[in-house]
Order: sequence, then C-alpha cells, then structure tokens
Amino acid sequence: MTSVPTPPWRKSPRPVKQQLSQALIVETGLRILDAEGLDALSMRRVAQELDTGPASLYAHVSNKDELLELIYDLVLGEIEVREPDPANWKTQLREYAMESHRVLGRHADIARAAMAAVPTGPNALRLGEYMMALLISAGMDPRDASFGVDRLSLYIAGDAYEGSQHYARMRSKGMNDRESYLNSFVGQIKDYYRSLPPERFPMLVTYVDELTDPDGEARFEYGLDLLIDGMAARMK
Amino acid sequence: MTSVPTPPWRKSPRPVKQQLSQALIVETGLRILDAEGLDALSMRRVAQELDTGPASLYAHVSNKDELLELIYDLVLGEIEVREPDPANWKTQLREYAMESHRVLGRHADIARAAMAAVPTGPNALRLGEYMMALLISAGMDPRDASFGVDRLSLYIAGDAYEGSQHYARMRSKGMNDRESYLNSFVGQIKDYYRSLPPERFPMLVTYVDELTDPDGEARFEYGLDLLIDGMAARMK
DNA sequence: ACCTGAACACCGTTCAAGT
DNA sequence: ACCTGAACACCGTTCAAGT
Repeated sequence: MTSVPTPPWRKSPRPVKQQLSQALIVETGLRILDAEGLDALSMRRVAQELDTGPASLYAHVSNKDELLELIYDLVLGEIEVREPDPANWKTQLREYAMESHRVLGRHADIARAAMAAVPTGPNALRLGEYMMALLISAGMDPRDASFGVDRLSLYIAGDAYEGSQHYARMRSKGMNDRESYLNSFVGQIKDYYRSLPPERFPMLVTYVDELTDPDGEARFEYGLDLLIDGMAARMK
Repeated sequence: MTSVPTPPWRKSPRPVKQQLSQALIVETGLRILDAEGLDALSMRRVAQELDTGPASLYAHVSNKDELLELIYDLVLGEIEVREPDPANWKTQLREYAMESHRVLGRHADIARAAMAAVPTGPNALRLGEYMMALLISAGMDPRDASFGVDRLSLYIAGDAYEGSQHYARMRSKGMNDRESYLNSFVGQIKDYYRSLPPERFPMLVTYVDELTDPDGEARFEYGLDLLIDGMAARMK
C-alpha cells in the first residue's frame, strides 16, 4: 500500500490529532515519571502532554492504578535474561537481581508500583518463568523455589523503593546532584547520632560510621547475598 | 491543686475547644489510618476530626510527611524489647522481627512510612540501639551488624508494605473479611496462571499452587530465616 | 467506539488577619 | 504563640453529550 503526502492546501484547518492508544498513554506516563517523579504523574498531566482532557484517558485505562501497573510492566521489559544455566544458578540469579535492581533504579519512582503489583503483566510473567526455570532446573524443591523467587523479588523492589524515597527527598529540596545530596544528608544523620546521649545510645554513638555507610550499592549486594546464600543452604 | 467544677451559668456560650497539640494531632492521625486507611488520612480529615481547619495543624507539624513520620514512630512505640541475651541472639532477633512485623501489621497502612523513614524518631532509635546491642554483644563484626540491621529492617517493612497493599485492594473492593478476600484473590491468580500457554510458561503452569500459596505468615518467616541464617553464617 | 467539557468531591499548603 | 477563613493550584473520576 503506497501512500502519497496530502497536499498542503488540502490540510484540515487544525493539524490532525495523534490517535490516543493505551501504548501511547503508558509511554507518556513513563516519560513523565522519569523526568518529574511520581508526584508529577497524574492523569491530568498525562492528558495535558497528549493534548487532551483527562476524561479521554479512561477509554484506554480503567484508572490510575492500572496505568501504574502498565508502566511497571513496560519497565520490566528492559530486563534482559539469558538461557538458564543450572550449573551456575547462584551467579545467574545474582546477576538477574543486579540487573533488575539497575533497571528499577533507572526509573526510580516506579518502585512503588513494583511493591504493589501482582505479577500478571507479560514481562512479569516472563521474568517469573525465567527465575523458576533457573531454580527448578538447578534441582531446587518447588516450594523453596517459589518462596525464594517471591522473597527475592520483594527484596529487590523494597530496596529500589527505599532508594526512590531518597531521590524524591532530593528533588523536593531542589537539589540535582545525587552525590552532594547524599553527602549532606548522611552528614546530618551522622551529626544527629553523634549528638545523642552516649549512656542511653552507646551503640548508635559508637558505630555511627558503620550505620550511616552511604554506599547503597554495597548494602543491596550485602542483603542479596544473605538471601542467595540462604537459598543455597536449602538446596541440597 | 484542687479544682472545683465551674457552675453551669458561668459556662462560656460555646464549649471550650480542646487545645490542639502535636500529640493530639498524631494520635488522631493514627486513629484515622487504622480505621479508614492511608487514602483517607489527609490533613483536612485530621483537622475535621479535631473540629478545626486544616491550616491550624501547621502550627504543630510542618507538613504531611512529618505527620506520617510522627505516626510511624508512635506505632514503633508498641514494639517491646527485652534485655539482649547474646547466647540466644538468633532466636531473640527472630522474635524481634516477628514482633515488629505483627505491630506493623496491626497498623497496616503505616508500612509505607516505614519504608520512607530515616530512623531518627525516639522509638526508631530505641529499637536500633537494641538490635545493635544484641548483635555486637553476640560478637558480630560492627559492619556486619549494621548492614544486617539495615537489611532486616528493610525486609520487615517491605513485607508489611506489601501486605498493606492487599489490605487496601480489599477495602477498595468493599470487602471486609480478610479470609474470603484472600481466597477469591488467590483463586483469580490461580485461574489466570492455569490459563497461560503451557509451552511458553511451563514453570508457572506447573507450579501454580506453590507460587500462589496464600500463607503470608509462612512467606514472611521463610525470608526472615534466609536472612538470619545468612547473618549467622557471617558470624564466626 | 472514542473523545470531550463540565462538574463533583476532594487534596496540601500559604497567607493575611485575628486573638 | 496559636488559630482561622479564604484562597491557590492542584487531584481522580463520572457523566451526559457529541462525533
């Protein structure tokens, strides 16, 4: 089917509006989420971006919660997964967790939807299938595999959500540089802990530095390894 | 100081309004949260309950986030803690986690604040001090103890938050019975997984029952033991 | 079937004014 | 110092009406 450009004198008086569609709405939502955060993502804001009224969206998504779930599954689509390799299940599971965490981190504010979501979107299914295949093929008991997958997913989403809170706090303070924010924030906590009465809070005062270690990545991996080691111990 | 009742004819035309105070506002907030959920907790709703306008609250709390943090610390006050017993650190840490989880579960919708909060409230400090004292006295390395406390707290809050989402979904569906909701909900997921193409999702189809086990308590304890076992392995 | 404008019943927060 | 009414700049969702 060849198409020919409409000659300018035949153009309708106002440019033809781009057709609405669920995909378009979801993509627009994600763009707003990434650029301006969860607080800025409203039905009205999405509608405005698409040059229409908020009521128009309801022909394509049933409400805001559903929109959030759809955006979440779109984000999950970025997580890539390789062929399960049973012999190296531990490192592969770890890599999967790291990759998921990275992807959620790139779209910080989606993490809240991650915690609320029931895994029914196409990408959630794909990833669930992958994790189960990896663990079952490695010989794990189905119940251990199911619970392990569930707890690991919760942990990944939980950490990402916590991270997104920091990000939101930073934005609300009008700061832009992640590093300088983290330093000033951790500095404040440190000062506060150090000012505590040492006879009442000897531990907090003594171990300020350990307790306020700002390396979020190290904390995530630490907990991840606690979980994976525990799963390995239940393997044989 | 003895006080005598004011005679009825001296009463002011309208009854004297109960004095506002931060404590009163926070308690009122918690009451609304427990009875009607996070969505119902608004500055306006709290003000209405206290028979005043929303603007009046801002003399006692600087904004809604602060109110949420204060409510959260009030909830943490319900968590009781015993003298650290280094010899039984594992069971004591486990009991602490279970107790925290129970308390957060009683006030389901506070869990979101739990994930966002920086531990600076009096009760957060008390509990942090307790966990650190328990682990350090048991001989754990300070960094392992700090990270362990941090990851365990995240896990507890994360699971409670996930639970609160189910609770909210139930409320939004107008249901009241926790059990019957869970059954119908899990039933839907089961049906959906079973309807999936088995050649594309063999694992999800085969292990539906394990994957949709509705026993939230068992899932929580499973992940808790993964974490605590991992911590124990890093102990010696 | 899809889109719209207008309306309903809400929000958090600020600010000048009162006591 | 504390409280207030009124206002500002928003929300999500519904609904009758249009095409």
